[in-house]
Amino acid sequence: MGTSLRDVAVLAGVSVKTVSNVVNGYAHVSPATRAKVEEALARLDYRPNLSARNLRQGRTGVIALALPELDAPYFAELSRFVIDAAAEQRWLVVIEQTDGRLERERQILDGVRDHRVDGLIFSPIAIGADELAARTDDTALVLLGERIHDGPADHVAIDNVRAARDITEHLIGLGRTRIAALGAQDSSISGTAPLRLAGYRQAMAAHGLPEIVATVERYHRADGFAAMTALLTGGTGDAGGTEDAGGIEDAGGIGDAGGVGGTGGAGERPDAVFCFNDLLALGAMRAILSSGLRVPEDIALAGLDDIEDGRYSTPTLTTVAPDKSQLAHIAVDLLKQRIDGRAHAPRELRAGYRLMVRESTVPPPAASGR
Amino acid sequence: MGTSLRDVAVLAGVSVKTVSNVVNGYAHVSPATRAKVEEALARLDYRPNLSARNLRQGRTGVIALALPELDAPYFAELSRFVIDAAAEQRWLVVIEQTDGRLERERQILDGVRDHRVDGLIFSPIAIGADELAARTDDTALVLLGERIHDGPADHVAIDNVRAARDITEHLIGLGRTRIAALGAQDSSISGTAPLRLAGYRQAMAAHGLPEIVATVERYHRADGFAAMTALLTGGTGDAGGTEDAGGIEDAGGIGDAGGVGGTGGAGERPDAVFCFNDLLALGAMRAILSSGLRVPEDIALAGLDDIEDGRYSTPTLTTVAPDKSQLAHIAVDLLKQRIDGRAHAPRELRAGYRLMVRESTVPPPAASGR
DNA sequence: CAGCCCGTTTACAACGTTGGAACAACGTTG
DNA sequence: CAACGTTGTTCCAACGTTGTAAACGGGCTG
Repeated sequence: MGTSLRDVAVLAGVSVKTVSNVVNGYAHVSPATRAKVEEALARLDYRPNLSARNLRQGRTGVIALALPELDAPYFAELSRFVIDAAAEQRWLVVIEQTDGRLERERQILDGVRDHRVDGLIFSPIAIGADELAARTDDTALVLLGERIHDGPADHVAIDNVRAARDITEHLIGLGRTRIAALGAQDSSISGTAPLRLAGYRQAMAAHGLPEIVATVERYHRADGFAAMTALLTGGTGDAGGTEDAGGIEDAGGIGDAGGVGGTGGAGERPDAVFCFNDLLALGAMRAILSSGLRVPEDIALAGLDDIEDGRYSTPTLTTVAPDKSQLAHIAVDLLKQRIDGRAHAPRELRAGYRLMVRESTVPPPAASGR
Repeated sequence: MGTSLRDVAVLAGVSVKTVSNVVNGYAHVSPATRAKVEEALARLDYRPNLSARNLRQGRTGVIALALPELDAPYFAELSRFVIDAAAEQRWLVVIEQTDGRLERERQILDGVRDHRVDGLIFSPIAIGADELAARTDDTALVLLGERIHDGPADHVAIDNVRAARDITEHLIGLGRTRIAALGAQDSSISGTAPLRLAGYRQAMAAHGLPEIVATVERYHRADGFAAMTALLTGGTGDAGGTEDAGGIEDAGGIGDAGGVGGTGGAGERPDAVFCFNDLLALGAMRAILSSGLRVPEDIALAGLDDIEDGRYSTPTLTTVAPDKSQLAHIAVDLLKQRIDGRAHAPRELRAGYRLMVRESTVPPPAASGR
């Protein structure tokens, strides 16, 4: 092992505790001893053993961030902000991926107790509110991006219902009338899907427009591609493709995702689509373009998440941009309060968002050619 | 704190060590005692305190993965594989971001020594081979994705020179003659940029074609957009845009990146571009398309990394697909060997790659309409 | 039945750190 | 100059775990 306080103490000719005091900036150390100790510290290039410190103090300085998958751009971008926000507290972040699987989510929630981490920021998909409530563990927990009503834990998210309503209103404001929602889910218990769907419904109802709802199994490009293809061909067939290996070439023909249900007059092609996230929208965009239709002229397209891809696609993607930095900071702050033992009733906090109108709903003045 | 071995021992009426033996599956424990202890363990829902175990054993079971930025899709995808590969060793992974800044890289390399992690998988950009060699620390280290010749540490990467040559050959094979390389860097010391440039040069030289090289500062979409715009307008102007907030709207007009140098006849528009990564390619694609030109008819475009975005862009992006899973597994294996103290001379290992030909170089049979 | 072996269990120490009590040195006060 | 407070330093214990060595006890051998 490396050099310990003991080694430094021997070299400096003082006690171990005095060295500890110097290291921790304890006030009452005479300048002379401090100098001696500091020289010894430097000479031996001492580094505290954090395992030992943690054992002693019962803290590890590490938090876990559990999310469905790191290679979904939204989560990658969010992780970046969480890591940065945690760094401000001098915390390290370990990342755990659940793939949205219930079993994994249980395991994460449970595994927190091995004392390796001080707290958990958790973006659940499959697990239900009841199960979360039944948690016996008292490790600090903050939920991110989900809304479990009256949940047992702190929670941060944007106002998904309102955001969905806003963007649907935007599409309506363009004069579109056959506006589809793409991204409803049958299975998801605690997902944001129902919230976004609710927002879409509110807007459609307010204007007396018929609902067209396409469901997907997951939130990948492949699912958006499949569901959009189904919308275009008017059937529930030709869907599937949760597998993304190989990309588009593999999509179509397999699987069972992508049901489409219209309230009235299903069969006519939609003239606008609100996708519940940007990945779905990019998959859908590809499906529209490769069917020979134009975006936005034939079909206006909007997403939600504001991932970077959507700022460079052709056309660029209109979307809702959650304030990811704010989300991360709020989550870390809440967690810090829990860890520090400042117990409150579970809180629901909202982060802001902005509507980003881009070419997929409103073409630039000079239609093409920069 | 939670329940400890001690608590369990008291309940089961045995010594602490016996409980420890049961927990660790030590062979010589009588069935009767084992049963008693196991019941007590279950009743108290015991979880080992890993801080203590680590202190005792000098291992933390945590490794660090340091990379430039998590929100670059290539690194996000790679991280996913590293986390999964580490999980097979029952390791957790903390992620550190360097933003490619030298100071951060130094800090990471140095900070490893606080005993919080057993090893480090490091994807450096700025730091030089000399500095790496001068490292006094002996914590396990594996370099990922860089090639520091005769470096002081284990190293995994694909054969960048050959991959770049292959893809350039592919472009040449299409009959293109004015093929640009986009992604050279002035500053990067240890980056892959020089290797990819070398591969490009080998291929061009072999066919007697003139080189056209565009430099960038970083590897983001904005840089690709700016550099491509410069290539199209034939000047070195209108570049910049390392900042990616706000997307394309902000790119152009600011900054100083994007020099273009041709060996002969610069000024004519290239008919193919090999971008040193997919993000650059996607930025470049957007620049080409919004200038009114077509991909691949007017300009064929290829990238490197095989990020998922390129499988759904319009047109889809021809690229080199490194075997990310293999990269991750090799890195983790090498690290494991180091951590286990099996010392070898530093090793250079290669992961495989595949050329993925897509629409951006070869349009599908039925040019449009699925 | 002494001696021995072997399987099982325990006591002890140690990993490196820090909180708290104890203690020493020193200057101040009455 | 005794009592006292302040400042600086040390000693001890403890965090929870596991390696080592030793103790225990039962069955077998000689």
